[in-house]
Amino acid sequence: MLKPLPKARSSDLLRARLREHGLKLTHQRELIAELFLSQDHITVEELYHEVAKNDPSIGIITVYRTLKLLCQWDLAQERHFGKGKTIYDNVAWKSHHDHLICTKCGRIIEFSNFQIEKFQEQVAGEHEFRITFHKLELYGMCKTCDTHVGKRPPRAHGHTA
Amino acid sequence: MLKPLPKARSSDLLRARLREHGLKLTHQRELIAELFLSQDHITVEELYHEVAKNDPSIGIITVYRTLKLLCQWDLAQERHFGKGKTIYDNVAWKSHHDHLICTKCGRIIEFSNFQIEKFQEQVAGEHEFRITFHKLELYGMCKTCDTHVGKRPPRAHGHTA
DNA sequence: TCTGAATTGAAACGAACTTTCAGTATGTTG
DNA sequence: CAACATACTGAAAGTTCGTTTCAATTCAGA
Repeated sequence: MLKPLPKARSSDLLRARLREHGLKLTHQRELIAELFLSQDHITVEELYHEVAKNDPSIGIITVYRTLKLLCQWDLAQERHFGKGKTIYDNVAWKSHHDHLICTKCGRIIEFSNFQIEKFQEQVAGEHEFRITFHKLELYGMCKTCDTHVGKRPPRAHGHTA
Repeated sequence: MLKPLPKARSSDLLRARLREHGLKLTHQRELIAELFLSQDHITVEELYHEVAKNDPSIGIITVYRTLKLLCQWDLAQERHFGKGKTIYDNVAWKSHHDHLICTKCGRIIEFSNFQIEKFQEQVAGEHEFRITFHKLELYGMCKTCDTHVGKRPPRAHGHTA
């Protein structure tokens, strides 16, 4: 489920940030951060379950707190699709991007488009507004779900990846 | 605070929808809908306070329920800017639009831009995705707040209007 | 006016966090 | 390496925003 991505580097990143802020490196933080930084996006609940596989003694409270720290350091970003749970985006090695969200299977595709951002700036200019960040979410159906409409629902295909 | 907009028409709209669905016209629904339909966007809390000015006996629960009905009938739309309270958009006489949100004073400006929507379709096509709806939110500072950065904060200027 | 179904308000409930607090782990200093 | 000041942790209680339950009330058609 979780990709074996930059392992050494993710713990380096964590250590560096902790040191910068005079915070302590605990094994809880180490585990939570490593698991978080080796995937794309995840909810607190999901991450908590992953963490529990390795160390069931860690509470979900600590997962909340650690994710909040990662957000402060721009290693994570909160997302609120619809009104449900918060999704935390791993942005440690990624630049800004927007999302396509399949309303049927929950699949999330990341993209970025220069033209769109250009016109956003234009709109902002027309309203004498200075943009600091933006969110663009395109909801609809991915190809797999779309071709299965009315038929038997497709088998799960990458809900979280 | 609340604009004296289409009054007769808003109650007609309500009556029509209630009748269509075999629901009853209560004075609570009438008041809540009229107040809601005479402004642009509002939170449950705010609308509840407006309602209370006219009839303090109406509970916030009924405001929740009535807004939910209006949403079902496409007279209102839920918005979730950031993680805070839900904002209900009056869309009774409006077509789709997106938002500029001032992170300082909370002011919300509506806009729509054909070019952006065109490129959204292009992106979707590239990912074999069929868009059913989208959300675009541009966060930043409105002119008033921007020119007051570092100085005394500006007086309130249209937070909700 | 009668009557049954829809509606209402209060209160309990629920989900998703957040805060509080006493015990514990960490890293630094000597 | 031991001591110590602090940061950190988990559990439980508390918030916030919203939903469900339920007895009492209101509405609208006959």
